Amino acid sequence: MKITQVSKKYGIPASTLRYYDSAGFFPDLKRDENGNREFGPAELGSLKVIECLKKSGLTIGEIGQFFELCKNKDTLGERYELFNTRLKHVEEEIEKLEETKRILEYKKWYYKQALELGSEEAVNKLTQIPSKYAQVKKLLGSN
Amino acid sequence: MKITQVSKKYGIPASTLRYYDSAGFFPDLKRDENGNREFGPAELGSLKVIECLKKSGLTIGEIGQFFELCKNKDTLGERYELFNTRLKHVEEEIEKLEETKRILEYKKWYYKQALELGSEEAVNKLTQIPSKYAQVKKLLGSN
DNA sequence: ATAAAAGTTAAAGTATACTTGAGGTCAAGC
DNA sequence: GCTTGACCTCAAGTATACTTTAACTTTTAT
Repeated sequence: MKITQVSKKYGIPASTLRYYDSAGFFPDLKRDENGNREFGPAELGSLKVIECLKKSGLTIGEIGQFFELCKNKDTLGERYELFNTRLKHVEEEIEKLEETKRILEYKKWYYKQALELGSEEAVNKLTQIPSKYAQVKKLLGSN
Repeated sequence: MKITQVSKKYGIPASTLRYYDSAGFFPDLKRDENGNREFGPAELGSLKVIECLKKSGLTIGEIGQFFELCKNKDTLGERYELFNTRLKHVEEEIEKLEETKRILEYKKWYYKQALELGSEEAVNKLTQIPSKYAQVKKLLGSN
């Protein structure tokens, strides 16, 4: 596959694919007779790993280091540790996003009430509020 | 509370708090007789909202716009829509992170096997792989 | 033959979110 | 009286991840 095809299929700008290549993300990428990049299954699979590692909180430089590790057969332990650390990080991120979600749900409820009752003041005066939201309300104080 | 206390209590650099102030995140922030910022309950609550909106994918500029909206009593509907949109966004983000997590779990398992079996080749030759990982393996191809 | 389409490199530019630095004010302690 | 510490402003600097630009080659269509 040529760079434009990959770009279209994965929704990644060609300039970004070149940038990733320059960062060492495609160690085995081949070129055709004109020097044009030829993306094979290995590179397409790498795109998934790259996306995964980015989402897991690694910088471009750190992802490059991972692909460096992959060149060396006796780094299996380091690579295991890397993914284990990333996994823990992502689990924490998910928990933080769940908390963010609870706050957003509270705010959504809050403004829905404000619209129905006519003002924020009216919502703030409510004595009975769904237990689901009570904790969040406390956290935010006057907000 | 003075800026340094807030900084210590919330682990946010004083420079960042000033930057947030300059972005309009504390519309009602008071100053003492020397012109020093005095953070009250409203501002401390705002910090939670700011963190929430940042996590939900808004830029600093967009969070500033939200605080602008809050100055106007007839923007309750817009604010409701904002939080509703952010909620949907965060739900999608959580789903993406769950997928990221599944890939990381596969990679962790893969390298654990490689360590136990002595090489990546040995793992790639396995015919029986836990069903949990089969889908991910397919997705990644040769990676 | 010539121009458009698709690829290349290297270097400079951009956007976001801070962070740092210079230069200054003010209250408290020695 | 003078230094220290905590605050201030404003402008410039930094880091990350791209993106854009310029200058060039090659293949394909008119």
